[in-house]
Amino acid sequence: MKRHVLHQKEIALKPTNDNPVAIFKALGDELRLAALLLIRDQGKLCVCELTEAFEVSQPKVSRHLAVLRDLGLVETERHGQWVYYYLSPRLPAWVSRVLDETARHNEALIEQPLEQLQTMAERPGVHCP
Amino acid sequence: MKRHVLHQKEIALKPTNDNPVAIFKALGDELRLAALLLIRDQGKLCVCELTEAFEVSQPKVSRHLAVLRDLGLVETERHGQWVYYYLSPRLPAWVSRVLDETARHNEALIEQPLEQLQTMAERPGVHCP
DNA sequence: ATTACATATTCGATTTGCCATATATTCGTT
DNA sequence: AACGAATATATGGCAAATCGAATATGTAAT
Repeated sequence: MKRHVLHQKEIALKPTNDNPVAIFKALGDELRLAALLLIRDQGKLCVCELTEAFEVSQPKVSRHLAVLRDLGLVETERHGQWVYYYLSPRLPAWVSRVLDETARHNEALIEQPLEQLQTMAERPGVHCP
Repeated sequence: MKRHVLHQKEIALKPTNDNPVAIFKALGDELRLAALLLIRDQGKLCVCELTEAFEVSQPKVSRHLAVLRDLGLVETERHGQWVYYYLSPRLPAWVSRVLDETARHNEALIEQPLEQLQTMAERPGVHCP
């Protein structure tokens, strides 16, 4: 039951993982790659927005985001009841460029989720301090 | 038993696959990624060279190369008894750049296989026409 | 026959999806 | 303030699917 606390600690201690094999493995999943690109495109997104954008179950989104977070590709920020995911500002430069290339030449990957997101009613706003 | 022939046909007909998810999935394996980068570094390598460079079994190399070839990332050329693998000249530009970035910032991946390759006795020469 | 390469098969391990459930935060009520 | 309901997110458990290694066997070239 203290798993969550431990988890946070691991994240805090562990620097961004730039093992290329692990990174490519993470990108080698449709939902993870598209979610990462959508987050990259939108800046910050919470789990419920991603759930609607991709029309998949909430646990599924949560699990896949956890993979990206454990790798250090994204980080999280809680605002009230929402947890926002955003690209890690500590991404190795080569990973950023890989994402740039991938995004630029694969816009189709997030096209439909993007529409879905825009038609989403009641998107929670970010309540920044 | 005509599987091989069929296989060759499929390759010939199928243009380079640039599905990013499939590509990242292929790169998300230590041996496949390192082999691809070593091939990229060396221009052309046959299966037996890769087998020695990575000190793994020949079927293992062959199977993983088949994944890369089915995706259109590498192509093959037979010279006598040897089959040489080389980067597909039809790689989408964004994939080339992803490989460039990955190679430039992950030289460690092929460092040891490269040494192993250089100490390899009797490397078959390419007998080009 | 020998060397080089490809593939089929089998099997154990890892991964994935889904359901139910646990935790965290907010809000409304009292 | 304490309580409970509602919403958002995370995770544990289990069955199904996928993956990977190893061995054996098949094909091609010399």
